[in-house]
Amino acid sequence: MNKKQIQSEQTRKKIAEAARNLFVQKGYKATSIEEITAATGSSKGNLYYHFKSKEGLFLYLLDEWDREWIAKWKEKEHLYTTSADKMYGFAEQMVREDLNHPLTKAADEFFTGDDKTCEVEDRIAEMVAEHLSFNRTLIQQGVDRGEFRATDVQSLAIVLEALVIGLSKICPRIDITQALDTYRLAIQVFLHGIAAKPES
Amino acid sequence: MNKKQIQSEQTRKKIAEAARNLFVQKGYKATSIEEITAATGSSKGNLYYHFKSKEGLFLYLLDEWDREWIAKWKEKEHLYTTSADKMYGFAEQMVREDLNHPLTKAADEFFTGDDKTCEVEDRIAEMVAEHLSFNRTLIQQGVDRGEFRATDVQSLAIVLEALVIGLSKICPRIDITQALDTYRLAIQVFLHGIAAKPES
DNA sequence: TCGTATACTGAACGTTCGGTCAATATCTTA
DNA sequence: TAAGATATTGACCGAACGTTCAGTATACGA
Repeated sequence: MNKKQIQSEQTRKKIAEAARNLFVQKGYKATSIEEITAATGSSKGNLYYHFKSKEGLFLYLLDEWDREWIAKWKEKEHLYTTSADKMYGFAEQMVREDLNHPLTKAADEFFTGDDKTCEVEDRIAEMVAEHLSFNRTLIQQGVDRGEFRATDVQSLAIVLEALVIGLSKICPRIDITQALDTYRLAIQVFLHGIAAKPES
Repeated sequence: MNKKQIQSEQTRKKIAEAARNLFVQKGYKATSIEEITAATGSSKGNLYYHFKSKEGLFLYLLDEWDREWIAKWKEKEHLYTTSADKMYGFAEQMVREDLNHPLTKAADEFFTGDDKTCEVEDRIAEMVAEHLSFNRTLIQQGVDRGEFRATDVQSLAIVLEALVIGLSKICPRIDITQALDTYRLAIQVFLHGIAAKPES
């Protein structure tokens, strides 16, 4: 690789990192291109040389994020024996990686934003589908192992996703140890419910 | 009341209603003051005569919304005998009143928006607190009746809130009957869990 | 060494939008 | 009916923001 190409790659990363930090702190809309360039030291035009648009930049970060998340999960997944353990592990990674993760807040804001390109809509749909698929696998494994009873794994995957999304929206207000507790409790409820007697 | 005061009241309502419709359709940010005034037939300045700001207008609508919701709940609450029934009823009202409710999307966007006044922050905190209090009561009743087992009602209230928030974020993509099913399933899971064996 | 592709600059643009204000109309009250 | 309170108008302001582009610098290949 050229000296020039390396340099270029570095600026690209630098921009991405600065953008990531700002999106984390301030959200998507509140972060202006100007601020990002100010944080990198490079110029507006340069950002647009490396990234198609603000949306494109954000989408790039989302991809990066997803890849890292999956990689981290793959690392840990085999450590858990039971499916229930896996669930708690899943919750823990959610808290540790996502709750403080740069992009959670921004992503959420981005998703609910008004001005979405078709490309973005598609990408979002894709990400949701991936999540559901992940959850489905998680639950299905438990069912196969005889740990969980479930007639409709797909619907349960949706419920789990809802739970996780909701938690991520509520928990930023509290500190991490409380968040961990809340997530654990949520998974516990998901597994055992709160009814005094087992279902008839 | 004066003829003038009545007229004034009417314009106020008219503006509120137009704003509500637009916020529903387009979300908070995407709805401009100009559009609202165009929909009412009155002027920009007049809107600012009746409402302090766009935020203020939206806050007013939120209040209205909450009041209506509570009123509707009070109407139905006594129809349910067991606490479990109440839970399902709660879920049903959520779907019927909020899922398609004008302001759900806008409110969500508004909450995650960047430019919040202190006043708004406070109002949001207040609303969250109210919701949690509502949930707490719901769960506590079940505990008192011996239907639910719970050591930490407050935390469970948070988990329930998370579930509801998450569901409301996922379900708009699907039609109402499916949404009802999903909500019911979620409550069922909340009550009974998915583990094969009862908790040790 | 020179031409060229690549990397980078930053001023300027166009647009959007919330909010203001001086002027005006309308109604109330004394 | 005159004075004053109340309601309404809409042109205008200023700031923010994403994006563009004509131009400059730098490193590479020949």
